[in-house]
Amino acid sequence: MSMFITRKTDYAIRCILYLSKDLDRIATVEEISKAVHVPKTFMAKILQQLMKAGIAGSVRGIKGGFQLARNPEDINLLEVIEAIQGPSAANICALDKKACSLSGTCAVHTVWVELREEVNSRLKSWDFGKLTDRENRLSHRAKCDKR
Amino acid sequence: MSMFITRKTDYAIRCILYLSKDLDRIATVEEISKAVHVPKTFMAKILQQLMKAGIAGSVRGIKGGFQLARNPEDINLLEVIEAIQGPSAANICALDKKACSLSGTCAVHTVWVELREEVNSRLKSWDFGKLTDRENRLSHRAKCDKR
DNA sequence: TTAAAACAGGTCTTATTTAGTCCTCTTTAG
DNA sequence: CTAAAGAGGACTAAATAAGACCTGTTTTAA
Repeated sequence: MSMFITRKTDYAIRCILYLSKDLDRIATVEEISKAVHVPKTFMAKILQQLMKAGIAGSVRGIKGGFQLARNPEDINLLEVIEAIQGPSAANICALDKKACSLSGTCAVHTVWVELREEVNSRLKSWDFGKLTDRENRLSHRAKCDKR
Repeated sequence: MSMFITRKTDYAIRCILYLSKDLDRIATVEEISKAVHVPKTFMAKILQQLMKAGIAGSVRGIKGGFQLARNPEDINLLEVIEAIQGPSAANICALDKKACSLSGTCAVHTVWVELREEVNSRLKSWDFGKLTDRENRLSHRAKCDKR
């Protein structure tokens, strides 16, 4: 039903969130995929895309695996989305510029542009430092509720 | 590439924009589809969806056609999107609540909720009165530029 | 009263995108 | 030199989007 965030992107986010928990550790695809409940081969593909975007780094060979290539605070939601779904994921309008401006004067297009700008700046403001903090607070609260 | 707005929704918006130009006129599917460059049978489907949502009204039989069921000012972008893509189009998160909260404490989910609220309120604020005005201003400017 | 022009709406097909799988290759610690 | 890891291309399957088709009903006007 045409969502903004695909499953793949969601997996990528969970993966980064997982890697944020221990920055020194080198985690294998197997480990990550189990932790975030994602098929191993699919997770591998996602990690490769994150590498190309300079978000994750890898160590090859036995004892190899993945790590974040930067600090969680320096990775934001917008770039993760773009790394996985492509840069045009931020384009809200379905059509390319030619088709959109076929009437010459597309009033709606300007609305999409404004909206995209707002959404992008909000996504950019969420880095994985903040997200991890928030997650920790939430899980702490959940624990307290249980008792 | 997973856009927020599908082609179908874009067609619907153009269609409403067209119908906003002359509220007394009853336009046939043929006329509308030519005006907005959309296959006739597809346009017909879209108009039926707009009818179910109470946005468009139809007159059957020869001399029949479509009209807006309300004033352009009383139709906003959000409801058009939801009429065509379904109510969950506004859901930015790809997963349903169960899957999303599988970890119990999904920090990202709350971000999506906030974002969705912002986007929805902005979309709601754009009615077709405003959009038509904006289009008119744009086309007037384009004309002046030509001279 | 009937033919033609229009909408109503269900089913079907096709194209595109998303979500994965599979297989072969390379790297590297022990 | 071998086993355990990643690299990466090719492939397949499922879901969604986009559109075509066909049969029916309504309505006006000759």
